Amino acid sequence: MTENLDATDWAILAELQQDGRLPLAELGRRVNLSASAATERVRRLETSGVITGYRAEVDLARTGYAVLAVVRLKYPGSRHEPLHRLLGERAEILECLRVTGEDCYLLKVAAATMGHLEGIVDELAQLGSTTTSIVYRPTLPYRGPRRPAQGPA
Amino acid sequence: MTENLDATDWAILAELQQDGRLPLAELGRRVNLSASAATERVRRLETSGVITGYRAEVDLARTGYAVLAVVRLKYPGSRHEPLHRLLGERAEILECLRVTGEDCYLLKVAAATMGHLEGIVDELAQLGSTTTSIVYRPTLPYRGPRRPAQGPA
DNA sequence: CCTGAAAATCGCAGTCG
DNA sequence: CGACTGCGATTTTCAGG
Repeated sequence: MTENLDATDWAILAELQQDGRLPLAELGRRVNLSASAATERVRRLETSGVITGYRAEVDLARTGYAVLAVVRLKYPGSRHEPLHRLLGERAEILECLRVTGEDCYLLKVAAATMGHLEGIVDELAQLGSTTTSIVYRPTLPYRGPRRPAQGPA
Repeated sequence: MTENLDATDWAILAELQQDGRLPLAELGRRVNLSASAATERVRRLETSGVITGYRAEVDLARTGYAVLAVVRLKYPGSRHEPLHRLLGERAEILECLRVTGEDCYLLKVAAATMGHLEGIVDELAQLGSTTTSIVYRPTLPYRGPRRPAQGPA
């Protein structure tokens, strides 16, 4: 499950996490590789599943989603099926993590207004008990995994 | 703060969120625009702050981070400064949301092992009381904002 | 927003260490 | 086996309509 990544692989991951559209030739320059070698490396990272895709990052507020909330969902027994149905229907649910502990799921929800959020939380509340927190702001810009200090050379 | 996005803009955002490396010429084909018009649209979305960047998505497990956890942090008064210091030092903290409610912050933490996670939680516990949940798995693949049903034509 | 050109890049050969 | 070179196709970019 865990690939062996050398320092160059980590450098490539760092560059592509910072700018996913970086041309492969420029990427090669930055990590001291020829364009074809860089291409080969990137392709290996993609096919081995280390890089799972490339995404444009979109500002929620500027696209009309002024409210971001975290909803914790707890319910007895297994109401998984109706939850999955909701995930398919409500595009406002951006993230859904199944977690250990008192709660079953942790959801990240984007809404246009507080009223909009209220409607979504109402739907979730039909499945179990919810605890909703509004996000003031994301404190960190963005971060993916980086090379561990004790990693291989 | 909120930009006016038409159907074409939303189509572009959908494509680029699904594949951030999509060539602009191909993007134009998919949304029925010439390459130059598509480029112009994308550039407008970038400069207006709707698109904040492009990121390669990296698989945590395959890069040696087998454990993903959510840590809720609560503390009295304002211990913001030491937390920000920790955010700068510990790259394992991938996300940090300041939220309303009983907890102050919600953190997403990636660790190599349970022991590794324990060390990070210990550091966080010096700031206040923590509640840690291990993530079984992300239930949703990925999602960014999409065009609302009641959006403009 | 489209057309059409030059410049850069991408992708795939074949080749070397 | 991993990395470098060369060539054709595609893309990018910028002019003008």
